[in-house]
Amino acid sequence: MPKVTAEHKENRRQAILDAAQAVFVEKGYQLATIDEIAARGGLSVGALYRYFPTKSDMMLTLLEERLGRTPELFRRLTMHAEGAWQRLSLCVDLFVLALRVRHPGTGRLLLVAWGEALQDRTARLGLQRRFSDLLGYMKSVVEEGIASGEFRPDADPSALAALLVSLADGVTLSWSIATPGVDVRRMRGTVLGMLRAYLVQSRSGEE
Amino acid sequence: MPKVTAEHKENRRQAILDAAQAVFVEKGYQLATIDEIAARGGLSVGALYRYFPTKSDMMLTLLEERLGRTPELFRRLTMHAEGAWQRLSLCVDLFVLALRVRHPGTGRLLLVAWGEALQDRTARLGLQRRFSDLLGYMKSVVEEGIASGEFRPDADPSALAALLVSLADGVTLSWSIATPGVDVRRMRGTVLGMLRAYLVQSRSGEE
DNA sequence: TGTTATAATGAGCGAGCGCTCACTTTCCTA
DNA sequence: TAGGAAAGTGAGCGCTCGCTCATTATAACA
Repeated sequence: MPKVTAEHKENRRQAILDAAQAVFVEKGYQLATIDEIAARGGLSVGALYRYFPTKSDMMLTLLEERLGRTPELFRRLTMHAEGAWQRLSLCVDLFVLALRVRHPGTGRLLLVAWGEALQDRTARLGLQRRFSDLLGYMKSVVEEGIASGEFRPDADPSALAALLVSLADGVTLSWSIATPGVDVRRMRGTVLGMLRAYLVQSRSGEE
Repeated sequence: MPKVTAEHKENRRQAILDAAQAVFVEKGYQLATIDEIAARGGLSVGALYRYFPTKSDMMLTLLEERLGRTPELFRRLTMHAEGAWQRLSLCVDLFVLALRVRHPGTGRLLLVAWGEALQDRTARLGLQRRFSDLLGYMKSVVEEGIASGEFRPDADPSALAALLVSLADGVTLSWSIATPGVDVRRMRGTVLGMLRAYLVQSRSGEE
């Protein structure tokens, strides 16, 4: 097939990324073989190298295109919430939904990426950026709540944001390993209860 | 050296485990080579195999002996606390201390173990057990607080415990990757504030 | 339909790694 | 101090895997 449409090339690229993600998630980065990725992507090893220069590059692309866009996604999907508290609880719900329904394989990909980040500087920078972006967003939500008087004024937006993002990562982790005894729905209730108790200023005599 | 003391053998064994941990933490499990572990342990490849049958076995031993004992350690070190709240906050402080001072390399080892758990069933079981044990302990602390009237009676011990353990794992993770903008000490303050606000029954007119 | 540029193929190269085993060294015992 | 048992050595075997490249197949165009 010579001189093929740009659409065809993009489809192939995505098919390769799908295959790579599947194999990475199943075997981990190091044990994933190019042969298997090629086979699952429906093309030969040689053809695969017309799309990605190295195996490492496939991982980094996945990190950028499928993990790195989380912060932007959260920002967009919580845009229309009214008030900081609604936005904050929507974040929690979006996370739970993503974990349980929308992107169940992404958690494992994240874990694989973390493992590689110990060696691969670029992967580490990518994950740090993802973390920082998420942190920045959560921080802005808390700051908004403080400014509007919804939240207690002495809350530490930076620490609270780091806490929430770390919690999300930790839950993703135990979820990936399928640890028994973790009921995400009940955890949702508890975390919202804690946030409300700590953060929300009760205008006297409500609720 | 023939017929050598049991102490000598144990020293060697620990030296090998130290070396293995160092190399695993530095390179990750798959990229860590037996040659390097042997070199750092101060013996030859052949000798190393008199102590551990496989590379995988070194990892599993580390998981069992250096990661799996965390629950027991927490249980012991918080034994003398008076009351559930004191015990709970002591747990938080112990975690922060361990992360920052006592065992800074252990976090990375945990991350490596997690990555391997995706493939290695035994490693997965080991980590699940560790998680379950930690969960069980935290759960018992919360239950103690509810029973004594210190904590709000409608708290969900299981969900709260899962939340705290997941949070600890998440913080360990971001700490391992050295994510900037994470101030563990300020996070400690915030998490204690949240727990107190949510959990502790304010006997009317105290504090 | 003949031409051409490009996509696709897959056997094989070269390097690396876990593990073995024939051999050497060292300490304990009698 | 001679003998033996156990500790230690390290070159190399067998295998895997990322990546290449000479070759083939194919879609667009004249």
